[in-house]
Amino acid sequence: MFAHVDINNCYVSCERLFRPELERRVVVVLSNNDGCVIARSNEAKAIGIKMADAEFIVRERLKESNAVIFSSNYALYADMSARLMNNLARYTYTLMVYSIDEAFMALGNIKGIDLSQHAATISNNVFRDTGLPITVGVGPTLSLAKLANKAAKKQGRNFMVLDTEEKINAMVQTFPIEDVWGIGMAYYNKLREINIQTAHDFRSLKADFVRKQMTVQGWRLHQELWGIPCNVIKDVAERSKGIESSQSFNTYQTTLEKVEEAVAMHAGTVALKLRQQKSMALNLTVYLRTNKHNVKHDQYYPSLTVKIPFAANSVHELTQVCVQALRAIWQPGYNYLKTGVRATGIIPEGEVQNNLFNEYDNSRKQEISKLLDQINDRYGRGTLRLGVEGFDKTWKMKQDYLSRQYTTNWAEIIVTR
DNA sequence: TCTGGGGTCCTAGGACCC
DNA sequence: TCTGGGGTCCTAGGACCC
Repeated sequence: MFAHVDINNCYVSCERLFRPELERRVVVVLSNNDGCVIARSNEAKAIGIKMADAEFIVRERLKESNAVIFSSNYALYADMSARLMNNLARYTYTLMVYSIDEAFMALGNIKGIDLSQHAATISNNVFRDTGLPITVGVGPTLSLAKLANKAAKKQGRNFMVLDTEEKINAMVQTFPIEDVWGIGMAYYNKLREINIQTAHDFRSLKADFVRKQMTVQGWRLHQELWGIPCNVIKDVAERSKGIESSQSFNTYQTTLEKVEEAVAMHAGTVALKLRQQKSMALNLTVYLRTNKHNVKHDQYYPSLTVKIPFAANSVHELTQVCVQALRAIWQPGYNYLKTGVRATGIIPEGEVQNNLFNEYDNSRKQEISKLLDQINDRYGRGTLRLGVEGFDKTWKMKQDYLSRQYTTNWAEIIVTR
């Protein structure tokens, strides 16, 4: 059996923990750039605020409800997430961290254990020890554990156990297909056409029909809903396969110079992440985007992937390659909204292959990067950086409602206490 | 006027190999 | 009338997740 655990209204709960007077009020957290709503208190859900609603569309309604609005504060959420995961690790031998606010836990095959009591204990203890409200769903596959979690929330409970065929059968009967893990808009529309409305309807489809229509992933989901495990629970996070840094501009950009600054910053961020996880990259992709929502603008979505001859993770190398790639795809005359840098072909630092004809020596760049990291660790991100990143950063994102860094910044911690 | 920023996995099809 | 049959690797794009 497996448990799926997540934090209820995660980002809102993190903010409320340090502002307890916000209980029972409409609270929302906005995405980067304060663009759209990505977390809602139950009160916000009750007045009809939807996930990913654009801020400017719900602005009036939020105002009328005397809502409290926050910009995303990832330093705070990441720290609270670490506290949750440390706590959960006490209750399992295998903890799979699935996202910032979710984890799967192996519960084993122990006869006689009262799963309901166990789930309730986890939920209550985590709340007592971290202040975070969580929900626990238990089932024989990861998909059913996830489904149990969602079902618990719908019933206003903090845990649910689906440990018998009868309970599973009863639950899938009414469970909406669009709420099933792995069913997004495209599959939902497809399934609706053939009148599939519940998880039970989907289960009743023939397995090879599902395989044909929804690839092997749909087939695995189908199996899991019948209680046959296809997803494996894994302990340690594997090395990521891609590392990306990207961001929308706060206003349209039309000059190469400004976009170069942004690309250089993203290249620096990706290089830092690579070094932090002791990896190097062989491929770098730079892309540009215009605003797809603006039908009056000409659209342009170029991207270029560059294979570099030797794996790299220094800010110099990445920035140089990425800025060159940007110049190659740059076309004047468009209103650019977003740019990003992605590294793929990621290999461990220690396993970098030397080319037979390799006269290339990057030891100096490595030393410079190390020094850069040390200085920035001590004096703060961006204290030392390449000049090409620019100084005024006029394209930087909007964060009008940012809360304090209660748990990660010493000055704030003292104020909070 | 204003609509996020990360990730994952899978498939089809092209390029290339012998 | 005839036009091979395997492979591998890579990439773009689509689908999904939070």
